[in-house]
Amino acid sequence: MDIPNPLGRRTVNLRRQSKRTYGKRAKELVFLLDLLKISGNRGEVLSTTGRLAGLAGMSQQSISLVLRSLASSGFLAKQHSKNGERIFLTSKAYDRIAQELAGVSLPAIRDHLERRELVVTGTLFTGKGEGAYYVSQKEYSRQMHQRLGFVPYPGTMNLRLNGFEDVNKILLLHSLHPIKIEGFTTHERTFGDVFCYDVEIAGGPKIYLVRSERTSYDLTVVELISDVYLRKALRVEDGDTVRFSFFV
Amino acid sequence: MDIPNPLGRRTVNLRRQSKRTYGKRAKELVFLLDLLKISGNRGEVLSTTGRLAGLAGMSQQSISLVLRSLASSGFLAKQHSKNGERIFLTSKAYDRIAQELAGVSLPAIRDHLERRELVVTGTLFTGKGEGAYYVSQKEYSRQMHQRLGFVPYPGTMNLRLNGFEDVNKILLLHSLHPIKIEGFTTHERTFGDVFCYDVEIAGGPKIYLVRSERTSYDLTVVELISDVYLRKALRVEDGDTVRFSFFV
DNA sequence: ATTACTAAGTGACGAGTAT
DNA sequence: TATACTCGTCACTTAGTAA
Repeated sequence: MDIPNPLGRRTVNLRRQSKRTYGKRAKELVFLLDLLKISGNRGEVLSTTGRLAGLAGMSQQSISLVLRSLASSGFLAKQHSKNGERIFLTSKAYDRIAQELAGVSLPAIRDHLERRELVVTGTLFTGKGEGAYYVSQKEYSRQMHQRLGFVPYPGTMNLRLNGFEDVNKILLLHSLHPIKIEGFTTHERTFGDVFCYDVEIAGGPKIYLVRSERTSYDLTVVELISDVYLRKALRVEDGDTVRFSFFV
Repeated sequence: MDIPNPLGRRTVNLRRQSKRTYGKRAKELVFLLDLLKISGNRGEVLSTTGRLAGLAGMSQQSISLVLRSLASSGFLAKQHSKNGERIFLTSKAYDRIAQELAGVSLPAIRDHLERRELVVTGTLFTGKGEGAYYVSQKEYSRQMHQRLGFVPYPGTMNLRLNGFEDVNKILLLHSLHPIKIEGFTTHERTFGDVFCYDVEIAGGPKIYLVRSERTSYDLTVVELISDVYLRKALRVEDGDTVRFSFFV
């Protein structure tokens, strides 16, 4: 009791946990957010560590490490399957995200947005021909002619996005002014709504990014349409990098 | 033209920018978010690097570095003043945040929240007596008696939060079920609404966290009230660490 | 008081490789 | 194929100190 701690403090300068905590917290949070986003807010992702590595711009080893670390912290559950891992966000992950995002006001952010061009980069690949099937539907084609100003070439150009930042930009695009093509029903089946977004390729023909309401959601893939055969017009082939842009 | 690149790719495996990009992106984003949050979404913070260091759990030097790096990337503007720096988020920062948050659905997150206890840690300090002034107002006191079940001791216990994570938790608390104490007007001045949040201290008396609608917003400080003199009841003094909790 | 530079320590990252 | 381990490297952090 004599000569107590000179400042009368019980806990002096309570040093935060360990070192490098902030970077760790940040990486954890952003990774969880990225997973949530590419899952389309469903909180369930089926992917390989290699693929995630590509998106994150990290090595496969590091992704493996990150996933295991997040899993052991209880933020996610993994299920090993032969072609990748199935990853589930736990409610602890949602808690974490909710905590971090609690104080940010989305409207306040929107108020400060500047109009500017966002550039997205993707790698061209050949899809399963679904795009062509859809775009060829007379009713879609008719409405597109009316709303977009051209009859679409019967096929879409598929790009696989190269990083989470590109995925983010696409998600931002999704939140913007789409041109809605109404779904319809034939005697065979029902076709859902399709959303078209005004994007552009420097020096290329007029294009739109199309997104089907109910496509088997892979948010890391985008489809572009035009009135011409884009691969030819742009002289690109599978594996080539294609850049397009839009304004926020 | 002969023997072209074997895979027919123009850009093979487009390696992401440089190394360690992800961690950097994450830290940048989270730091911007943290600044936005402690500014109460105003995008303007007046603080010293040392104080931010405390909140972030990093050294003063690192904060200095981070701030300069963010400034040179155009995410924020700094104004040096004799007692700290005034930091402004630029619209580029808002763009960045908007981009990252574009694809996350807040309702989807809330759906997955688990009910659990959040513990907040703060350091006791002596305020300017404003809390006492407010709580002593008859009208506040009367309403508190009615709504909270006790007549508040004429004084508040001020805690300075020790880290961004605690700030986040408080912001989450703010988004919850407050008990609203109506503002009123005397012949002298107008008193704004006050919000009370149900929190608890293990082994201590019933307490509420109070937040004035119009307090000179320092989100890193919280005020607690009870019907007794809390410093005595809890046997704590300036500089001591106090822990309280609430349920999400 | 502040913020910022330098130098040194260490923890994160990825290449190689095992499974 | 897939994920995960080892280990050398280097980028980030901080202590010390200058401004």
